[in-house]
Amino acid sequence: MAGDRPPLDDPSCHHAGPSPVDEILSVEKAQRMAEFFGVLGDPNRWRILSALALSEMRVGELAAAVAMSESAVSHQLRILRATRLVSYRKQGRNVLYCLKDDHVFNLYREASDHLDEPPEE
Amino acid sequence: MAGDRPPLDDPSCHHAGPSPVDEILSVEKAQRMAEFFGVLGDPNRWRILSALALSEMRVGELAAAVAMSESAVSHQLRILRATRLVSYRKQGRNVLYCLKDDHVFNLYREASDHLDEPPEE
DNA sequence: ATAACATATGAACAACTGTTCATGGTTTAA
DNA sequence: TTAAACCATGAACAGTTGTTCATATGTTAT
Repeated sequence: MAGDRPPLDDPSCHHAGPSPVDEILSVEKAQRMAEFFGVLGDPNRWRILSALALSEMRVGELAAAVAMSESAVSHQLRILRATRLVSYRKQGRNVLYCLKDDHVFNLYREASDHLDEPPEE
Repeated sequence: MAGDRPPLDDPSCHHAGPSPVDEILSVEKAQRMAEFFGVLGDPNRWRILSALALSEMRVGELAAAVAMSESAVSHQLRILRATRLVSYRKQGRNVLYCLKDDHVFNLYREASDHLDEPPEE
């Protein structure tokens, strides 16, 4: 595709480690990726996730912690459950939510690193 | 917040490594996170990124590779540039795009791992 | 200069997303 | 058994997003 181009030791074109991608993503795979990252594309969901990173919480506590209506929080939790980003357990009439695993931590760190990088030009 | 709860050695509630978050994300920080991940929340942008993971490409080549109009690709590249996910260099009337760094690789791997995990229940 | 090529951009419209509001289902307490 | 507390869900509406279409800018070739 681009094998017949003038020799380029382009400093802005990083190709350090081996790419995990060996061909263009299929539309299906791209769709799944997009759906997952789209869930992380909402500020209130990040606030909810960060609250759960501190401790498990009931829906009402969460709503108070992030200053949202309980309904709105519940709707978002439904999405976070479907994406398996949070886990929950029922205790009587309460439902305790918590983070499912630490994938979200790694994603947070990676994004933070990227955002903290200098504009460079 | 949740310190006075029955002893819970909840297996579904992971708290392995230290959390990178020590308080609920501010709305500003949450907003920046969401904007970044929102960019990764589109399937066509993932196809473009995966194409650029293979080799640097001109806009026209990209458009052909991912089967989109050149205009649509250009619009998306604008967003990917603003997010510093891609880099570019002009060569005459052509513009060669490539991935800026390998943060996107790590994010891809992390997401893939998460998506490949068993439903668990 | 003129034409053809390569890419970028603005406006507009359809599709999607997240909230609010109203309601329903469970569980505890009186 | 009522009533209250806690949470979930459906509909609807506003705001956002991504594409297409038309047009503009800049570059190479004739």
